[in-house]
Amino acid sequence: MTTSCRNCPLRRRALFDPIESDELDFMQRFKSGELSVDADTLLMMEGSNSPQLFTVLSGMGLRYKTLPNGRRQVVNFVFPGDFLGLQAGVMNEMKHSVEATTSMTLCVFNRSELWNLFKNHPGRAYDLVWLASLEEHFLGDALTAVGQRDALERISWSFHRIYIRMTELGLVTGQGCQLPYRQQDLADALGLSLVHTNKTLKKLRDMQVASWNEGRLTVSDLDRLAELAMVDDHHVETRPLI
Amino acid sequence: MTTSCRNCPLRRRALFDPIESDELDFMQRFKSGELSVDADTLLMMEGSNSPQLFTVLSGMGLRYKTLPNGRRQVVNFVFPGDFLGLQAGVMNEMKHSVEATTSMTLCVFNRSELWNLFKNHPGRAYDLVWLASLEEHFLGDALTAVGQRDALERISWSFHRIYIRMTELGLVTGQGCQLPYRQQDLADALGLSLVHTNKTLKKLRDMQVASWNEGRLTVSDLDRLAELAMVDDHHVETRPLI
DNA sequence: TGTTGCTATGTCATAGTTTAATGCGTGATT
DNA sequence: AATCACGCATTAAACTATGACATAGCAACA
Repeated sequence: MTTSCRNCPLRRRALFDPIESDELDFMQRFKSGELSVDADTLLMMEGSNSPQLFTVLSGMGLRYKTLPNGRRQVVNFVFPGDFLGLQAGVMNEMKHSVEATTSMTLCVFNRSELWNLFKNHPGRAYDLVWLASLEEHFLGDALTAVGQRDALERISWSFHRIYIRMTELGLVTGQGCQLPYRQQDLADALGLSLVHTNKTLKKLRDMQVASWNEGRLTVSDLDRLAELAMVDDHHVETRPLI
Repeated sequence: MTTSCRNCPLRRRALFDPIESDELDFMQRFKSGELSVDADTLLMMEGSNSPQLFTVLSGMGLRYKTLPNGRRQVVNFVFPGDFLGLQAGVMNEMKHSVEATTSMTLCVFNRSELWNLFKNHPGRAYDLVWLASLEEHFLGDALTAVGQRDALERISWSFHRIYIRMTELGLVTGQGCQLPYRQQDLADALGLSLVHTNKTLKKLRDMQVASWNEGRLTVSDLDRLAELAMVDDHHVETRPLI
């Protein structure tokens, strides 16, 4: 039994822009089904095409690139509301892989319907550009983090970013949220070694700012975390949900 | 006297996708003028809005972000054919600054016309998503370079990337091309210190692979450069020109 | 009870940073 | 035309944040 777009639990969140009723009907027709996958499933592979586009309904994942020498760059963590496969949608080739970290449920759209979207639903096309721009913005920030911040700042930055996003999704309970990744994933996202990531996490824990144990991130001092992360822009922006 | 879209010197390059005649007419109407700026002009500022969108006709520039502590991340080098201001176009705010490094000429489009583009020219809207995806792809690659490669590999990667792009633009003469940036710009792009960038450039020069002097990049061994950069994908992709 | 995957921690090595000093060309000032 | 100031490239030396290697603990699982 699939979720109808009209009752989409994500869309209730203030994080996502409201949408007009007739557009919602279109989204419903655009949606070709729902997919549930187990943890560790490879959803899309770098270099290959993808006949489908997804919106994440629940669960978490990873986007990453692999280098010829075997090193891996985690490009992004994937959360509910994220749209997957746009690159393949327009360029016919994924430039990174996407993997499920937990079990996930995904809204499935047919790539062949994409042109119809552009032709008859300019508002949705606009939203796609918006989403792509958001991604561009995020990657610019990530590049800045890896290029200009030291280890403690980088980890603080990523925790802050994740915590804010999880808050917007209503997934924060108490002072924390689930964060089901391995330390190696975070290390690969931030361009740090596993060992140094571990040591820096300990430092952050000892400083009583944030701790990450058994798949749960706990933030005890958000202001201090933001300060360490050198983020001053706490501005929450809404985003489209496709 | 402005260049007409029909005679656009860029569009002749095989790098850019061909476009249909009536769409070209629309582009001509969409274009509100042409702008020439001196070197070191700030074109867009991080955090502010921009009423205009640009396509670079000639000249080179930089996109960058600044951190509260004063450090700077160069997010991208700007070359002819690049489209500027899409972020502000959809999100009402630039997330990075754009600066002219040399004098530049720019095609100017009116942001207020953007909605018309989406509504009546789905092909152009599709191109915008394409361009945004290209940018996302580039930033993912850059993140991978900064996160996973050492100094020599990073510089090789950036030189390779630049050299290929300049080749596609027809701006390579002999074995080299103009590259009018400072070492500090490259350092800020790659997350390296100026001093180490300088030392690594010397190394690359001593290895007889590539040298960068007086604003000119010379590549004497492209294969070796690609090898050092760990790029195997020499595949040249065409892109839309807006 | 061994194996596997992940976290944790100590020690040592090193790639890269910081600071500082030098030189060189260019444009401004007298 | 001489001098100065400034921006940029270059190089050397001292320092340090981070990486590499090694080892151990612990939980899940066959």
